[in-house]
Amino acid sequence: MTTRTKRAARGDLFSPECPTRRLLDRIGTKWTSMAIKVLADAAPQEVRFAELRRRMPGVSQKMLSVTLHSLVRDGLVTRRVEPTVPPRVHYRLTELGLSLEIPLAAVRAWAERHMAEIDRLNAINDARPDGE
Amino acid sequence: MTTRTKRAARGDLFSPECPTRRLLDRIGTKWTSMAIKVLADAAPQEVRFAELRRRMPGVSQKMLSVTLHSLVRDGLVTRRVEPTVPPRVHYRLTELGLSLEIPLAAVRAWAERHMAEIDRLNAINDARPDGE
DNA sequence: CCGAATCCTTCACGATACTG
DNA sequence: CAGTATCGTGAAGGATTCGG
Repeated sequence: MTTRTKRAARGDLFSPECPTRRLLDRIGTKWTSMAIKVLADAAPQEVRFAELRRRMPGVSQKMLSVTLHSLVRDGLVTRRVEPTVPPRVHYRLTELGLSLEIPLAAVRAWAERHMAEIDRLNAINDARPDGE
Repeated sequence: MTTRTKRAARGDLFSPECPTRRLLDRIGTKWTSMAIKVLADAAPQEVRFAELRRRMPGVSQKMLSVTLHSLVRDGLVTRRVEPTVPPRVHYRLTELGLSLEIPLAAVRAWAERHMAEIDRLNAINDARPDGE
């Protein structure tokens, strides 16, 4: 085990492999947090691919597929295929995925309370580029 | 006001302008959350540019500068210049920035508890590409 | 119905060099 | 010391097409 790996394993925020950075890389991708929210809202029910797509306006078929498979790989989502023709594919959050909903909900709550303020401050700073 | 703006103002997760998405775009950039953590740990003390750089191993001068100015623009960080030669520039979290530390800490805690598990699940899924 | 493959554009980020 | 300017690279993600 390398020094870097040890540091990461200890949860060292300053390692290039720090777990927080790696988590943010995941939930920072465009559709991941929305997919988790939709699946969390439906839980413990499964949701079909097409239904997910309907509940995530703007997502392309490709990106939804990529996003979901990435979540499956991470063990946050399960994927169940009904062997019919055409196939039906069902997705559901795992326990791990559901647990991620909690910090994600905190981030969402902060965003809904404060992003308008950030927009306002941005507008002010744009209008007054330097210290007035 | 457009329909889309109304939806965003209501905190509609499914608007392209949804506040959560926009917040994640910010904290998802590589150095932002680390800068906030370092500043939060130091608060209410100010931290100089060079000191921040020392506490964020791996960050380039350019990216630290870009990151900090972006945070200032958002009103999450204040910037104070001592008019000396050479100049000293001090950064500190605002109240808004400090409030963001709370959900961020929740994300960090989740990451430190669960990312190792995600790595383990990834390894398993890599070894067994399809349903075994 | 679901998803893989390909092409293309955009942008975050790093390296480097330069300035007051 | 702090910041800016420029250039190059890689990766995200959108559009489209094909497949089982």
